[in-house]
Amino acid sequence: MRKPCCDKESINKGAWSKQEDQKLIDYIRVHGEGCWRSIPKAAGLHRCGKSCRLRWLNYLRPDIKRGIFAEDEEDLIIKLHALLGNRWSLIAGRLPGRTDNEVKNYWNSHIRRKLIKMGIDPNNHKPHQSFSHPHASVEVASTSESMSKDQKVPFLKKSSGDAATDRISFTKSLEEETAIISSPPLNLDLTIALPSPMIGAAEDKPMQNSESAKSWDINIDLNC
DNA sequence: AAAACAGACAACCGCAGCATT
DNA sequence: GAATGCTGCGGTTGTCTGTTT
Repeated sequence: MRKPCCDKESINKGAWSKQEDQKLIDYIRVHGEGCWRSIPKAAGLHRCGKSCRLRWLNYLRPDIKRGIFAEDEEDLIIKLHALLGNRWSLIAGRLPGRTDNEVKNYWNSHIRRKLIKMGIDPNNHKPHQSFSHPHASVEVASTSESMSKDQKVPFLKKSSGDAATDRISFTKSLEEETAIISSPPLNLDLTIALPSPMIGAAEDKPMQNSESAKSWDINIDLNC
């Protein structure tokens, strides 16, 4: 049996106090991120390492952008969701200063509702059967509900090792395969490619960890 | 003014994937 | 190759706040 990630008896739960926040900020300023399991003890916090990580990533990080989402950010979330499904971390990665939790919450509380009101099923970005939206007539090929985790974005998983083939342009296929999901219809150009340092290293070394594998360049041109 | 309700957001939980032993 | 440990992700829940009745 695996040990629990922390001693549940002696850890705090719930909202973070100002003092706890400050302790965590001070510690990470000096020692940097990483080794979350040891951070609570080292920083003098009675918190689970996971909780520290979440608090830092979603709230305390200095580069976090807070406040309401701009219209173009919302558009981008909708388009990326149509393409990637509920891959919040990937989506958030394309929105500077936004966290996956924030994007997920915004989706669930705002965008979902909005799409439903427009007569669009937020799960598959298709028009509801009972309601046909004039601009939501194209089907999305790869969305979350109908596919397994691996099937959702197969092009993100596989690397041929060839930089030229790994930089895939979806410009044409996107027009064919993905939905035009908002009104008025948008022309969406999207490119997904290995991040530049990976291209050179791809032939020699496998990826070091799952996160590096997820750090793909996704370039999107929105021609509205 | 108070209760009920809805929306927004922070935080927790369980699981999966990868690395290490 | 199996067992274990750590990290990150996505789903879900809890709580706070604002609005309506």
